Amino acid sequence: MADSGRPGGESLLFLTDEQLRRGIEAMFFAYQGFTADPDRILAERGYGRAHHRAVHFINRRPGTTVNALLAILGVTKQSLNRVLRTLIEDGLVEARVGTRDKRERHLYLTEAGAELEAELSTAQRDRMRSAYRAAGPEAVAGFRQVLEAMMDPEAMRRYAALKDGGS
Amino acid sequence: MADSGRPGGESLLFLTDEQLRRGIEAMFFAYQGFTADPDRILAERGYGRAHHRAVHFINRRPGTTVNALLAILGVTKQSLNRVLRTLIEDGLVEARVGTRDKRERHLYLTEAGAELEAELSTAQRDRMRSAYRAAGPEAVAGFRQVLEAMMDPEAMRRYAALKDGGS
DNA sequence: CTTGGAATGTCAACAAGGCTGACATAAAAT
DNA sequence: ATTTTATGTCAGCCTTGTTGACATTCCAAG
Repeated sequence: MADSGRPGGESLLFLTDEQLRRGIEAMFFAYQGFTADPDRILAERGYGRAHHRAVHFINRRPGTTVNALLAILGVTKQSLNRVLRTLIEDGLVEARVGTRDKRERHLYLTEAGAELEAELSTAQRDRMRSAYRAAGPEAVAGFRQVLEAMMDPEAMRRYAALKDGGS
Repeated sequence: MADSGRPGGESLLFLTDEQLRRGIEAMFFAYQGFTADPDRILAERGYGRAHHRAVHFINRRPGTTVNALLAILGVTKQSLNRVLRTLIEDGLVEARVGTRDKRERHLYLTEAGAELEAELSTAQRDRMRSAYRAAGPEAVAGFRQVLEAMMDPEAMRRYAALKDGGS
């Protein structure tokens, strides 16, 4: 409505509502695909996406505390705690009481936890890899640029911190 | 591990596990941003993402049947029905008995429903638009290509059907 | 040293929204 | 007349989000 019939207007992009809507729907359906393989693996073991996220980020930053994990995931500590409890009970995650600060719990994957992580990670990377290969290298760069521009500023910060292992 | 130190190997892309992992994490954080604005609007009214999806696709294909909506959303009828019931009770959606086939319920947004849809849609398009503008036209093309390659074949079909208004 | 607050994490209870299974009804198809 | 299809409903389960209450630990101010 606002952009009707303006070939070279104020911006370089000709963004109709229809185009934007397609982008929105593509995001919706792609995310379904993105989570489909892990969801299957998790369901076999009686886990859900929350377990996946916890295992993923513990693998990414071994020894991280519950609080740090909360900040990354953006959920309440109570919600995360439930997931962590089952993972610890099932022997996939180990929580070590902090030496300097005994209030903190430092989280590590056990061997079994690392196995699950690898299984999930491999499945998801395989799909990401074929999508990348199908789309080509330039598309990959664009993909990442748009995703980063779509993040909330705080999420962007968390994402960047993971990139360069910043503590 | 498998791709180590191979500048121009079998494929055009140099895809390290690390690069793929960043793509995975970008997808995760971007999806949080993607749903953040609608989630806020919905929460004010006591709705959730399920209501958003229903309203979105009813708006997209007015007169669609319950069954068709189920196929698009990929949920069970019980789950969708709960959401539809509240939307109908609240006067956002109207379900008309089919004329040709009286078993079918054709779904339409009421004026109030269209208002909510517009509010959600505008918020989400605004974010998509700024992401597109920030990333540039070539990035947008790549973004869409990768997303489409990431979909499940069935999701891809549903997406394509929405694109070209195929009945 | 004691006391009070802040930080960290746990337990309990509730709600949303997925799921399955069973069943009812109306209408279409055979 | 019988079967299949489309839809709705009830009951119950699970995951995963929420808030509230509470325990533990640390630290700093008195």
